[in-house]
Amino acid sequence: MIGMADWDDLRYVLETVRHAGLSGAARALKVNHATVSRRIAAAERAMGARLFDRAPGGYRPTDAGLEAARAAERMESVSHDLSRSLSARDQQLSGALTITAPQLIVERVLAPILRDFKQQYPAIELKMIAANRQLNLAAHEADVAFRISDTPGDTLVGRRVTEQSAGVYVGKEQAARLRADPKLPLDWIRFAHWPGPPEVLKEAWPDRRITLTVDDMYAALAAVRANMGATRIPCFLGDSEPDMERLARVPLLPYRPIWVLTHADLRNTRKVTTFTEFAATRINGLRPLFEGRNPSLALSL
Amino acid sequence: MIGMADWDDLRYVLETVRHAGLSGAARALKVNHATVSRRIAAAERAMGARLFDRAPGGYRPTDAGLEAARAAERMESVSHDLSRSLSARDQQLSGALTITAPQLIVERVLAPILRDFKQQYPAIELKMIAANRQLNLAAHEADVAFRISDTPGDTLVGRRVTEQSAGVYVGKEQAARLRADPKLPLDWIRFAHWPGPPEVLKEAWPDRRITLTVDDMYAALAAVRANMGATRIPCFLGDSEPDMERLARVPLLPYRPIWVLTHADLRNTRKVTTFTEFAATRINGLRPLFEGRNPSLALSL
DNA sequence: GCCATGCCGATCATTATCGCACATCATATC
DNA sequence: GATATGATGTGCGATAATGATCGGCATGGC
Repeated sequence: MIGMADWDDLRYVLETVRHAGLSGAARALKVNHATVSRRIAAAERAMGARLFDRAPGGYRPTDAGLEAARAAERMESVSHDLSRSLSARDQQLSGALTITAPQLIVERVLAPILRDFKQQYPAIELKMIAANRQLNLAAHEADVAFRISDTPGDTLVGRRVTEQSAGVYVGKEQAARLRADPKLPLDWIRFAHWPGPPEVLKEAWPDRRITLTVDDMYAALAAVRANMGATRIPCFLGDSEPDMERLARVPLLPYRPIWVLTHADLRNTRKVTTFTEFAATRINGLRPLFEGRNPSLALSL
Repeated sequence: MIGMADWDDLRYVLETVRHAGLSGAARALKVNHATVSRRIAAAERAMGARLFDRAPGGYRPTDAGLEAARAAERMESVSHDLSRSLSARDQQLSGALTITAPQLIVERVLAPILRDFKQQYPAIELKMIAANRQLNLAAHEADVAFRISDTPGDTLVGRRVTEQSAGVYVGKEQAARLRADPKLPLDWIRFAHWPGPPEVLKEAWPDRRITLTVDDMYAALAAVRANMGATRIPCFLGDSEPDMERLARVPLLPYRPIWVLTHADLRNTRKVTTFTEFAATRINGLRPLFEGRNPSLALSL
């Protein structure tokens, strides 16, 4: 046989191409960079071809390296297919079930739901990945994902578990100051990579100034809580914060709905459907909260 | 990530499925059977599924195991594609070149040709696999194959390097006995899995008896040399044996031609075309020998 | 111009993996 | 029923792979 000795070496080649270097690949593979270097050397020996140009500041793949990486990608996709397919085969209500959701959804909404699910199905080992990064369900990084989105992608299947509304919220103290002196300008907390304040705000609060730019909802919440200003926040969050309230004279704003999604391969597995049904039912019970129609529900969270 | 930790484990699963047991897989992979056992255990742990039923006398794959093996087959095919593709990229007249041919072709025909090729292209590291088994060129077990066949398979490309004829040969001593007493019956050496003596033999030698059945050309040659009888042998072999001669009053018989073949991916690589041209030219010079038209050529081998 | 940062190569101690040898079990054969 | 054969499981020592660390060399910011 002429060729690969160890298929796993191709993973090292692939990650090194993807990260254009040993260090990045090493981090992705959770190994020491020396190991990546050795495995690549082994692959080059086995295939009898240079796969990378050792350039200063990184590895640049040769044509042969790119070809090897393409093959590795195909193998990776086979491996992912297998992984999902084996999961789909497992129709027991036991074993691992990996969920991912945006951090705030986990903290404010999912935590009690997961607790109750675990109580009802103790044999299922829940793993929760709270991340703002969108995990790759095709790569089987998770079985189920919660997403806040209008268009949750065409490769996944799932359903809207609820519509959402947002409001403009402001710290209690700040709200009191604004009530005392309606002439005060409105301090606005801007989201980076986001259009400015909503149009409807201009009518009630024509005079505004930006006090802070944030790129993260946690930072925005903290800033509002610290009375630095007002900003647009989904109702389920704003209404569950005791230190803030809706800004006067501002209507509810539309917000992206919440989806629960899974890969098509897993849509009919018992574990996944059991979980998604359970979570969807519970979240459905909170619809008024998400749609901003019943702030008091927030207390029950 | 849920799934495979080490792609190479899938090779172990695949070979274990193919050989229906640890021992066979271990031989195929050239490792200890304990290693196969451990890698399979690791794969089962990683995938969270039993892949084999440990049955007495072997491993029987579960459904999940079969599915893993199917995935492994796809990965294997990707690996083979890559291997050939990287070889095809190499247009140097150096590095490895693996040839396979039936043992007798190697011994009687190819040996001097390879010697001269090596002398002319010393940078090419020739590897010769003399095997009666037909190696899998798609799996890149070799770059070039010599085959004796009417139909060398549709997936490979190549050319007939020569037609062949066969003769009926008999040991010199036996031949003398037959000449002395034309009434003697003809001892015939039969090939297993092969039709009996050729029809044309009946005219000249109506009285025959089978003395031995063999399944291998080497065994047949030895038997003829030991004067156990006559049999059908390709001319290039029979005419190069000093201890045997063609049986009187028997015409030449048709025989399957010799092909030199390669995988389509490799057909345009310099190393492969250089070699096949070289070998084809040399073998073409021996055409009279292969076609039984000039027995004296055999001496020059 | 200097320092900080990140990347790669090399060396060495540590760890994990593998092969070997032996035990066990099942099957086939006489 | 006894023996031989071939297969899998297990413990231990040798070996090969890995991780940690340091040094050299670039690049980019102050």
